Amino acid sequence: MISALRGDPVTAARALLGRLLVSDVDGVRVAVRISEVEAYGGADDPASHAYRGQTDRNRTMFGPPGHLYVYRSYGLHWCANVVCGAVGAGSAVLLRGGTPEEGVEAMERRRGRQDHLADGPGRLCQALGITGAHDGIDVATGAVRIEGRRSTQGAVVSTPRIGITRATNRDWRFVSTSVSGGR
DNA sequence: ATAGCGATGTTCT
DNA sequence: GAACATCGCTATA
Repeated sequence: MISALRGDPVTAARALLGRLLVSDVDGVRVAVRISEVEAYGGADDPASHAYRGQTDRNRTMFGPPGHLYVYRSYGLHWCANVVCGAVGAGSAVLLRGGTPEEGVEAMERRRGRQDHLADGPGRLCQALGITGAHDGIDVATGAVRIEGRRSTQGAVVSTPRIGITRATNRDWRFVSTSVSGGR
């Protein structure tokens, strides 16, 4: 497992930026380079799903690091996180965007269009075929994996997190500028 | 380029 | 009942 995933969510988020996110769903291999992430804490972070403690939805967040936490957003979209920190911490990194590297045709088919394939948490999950069925899987060995090393080229910008109303003062969104796919 | 809005399930007050 | 870690379409500029 990526050792930084045992650490705090900001460290884990920066460690995931620039890595290859691969899905093997329905017999198709699809890969994107992670270009945008957000860090979420546990009981210390009012914007986190884990802030109010464990529920049926977020129980994966409280499990071991390196597993995928998938939830439904606004009743329509799937969003995926990589759990980090110690068991019980409830912290995770939201995967918000990536640039297509492999399986572009499969992504276009799943998305039903040829632009905006994986720039946004819901779009990324749709492009990779990630659904609630993948909640809890191990990102080292499962159908959705992080592969290889981080490509460290380019600068990283941090900004407030998107679409939240609490703890908006924390610059816990990280975007790599050299690669497109952020915003 | 930006603004408004509908869709829709789970969680929270 | 309201809010929500979103998205895509439509309208106006």
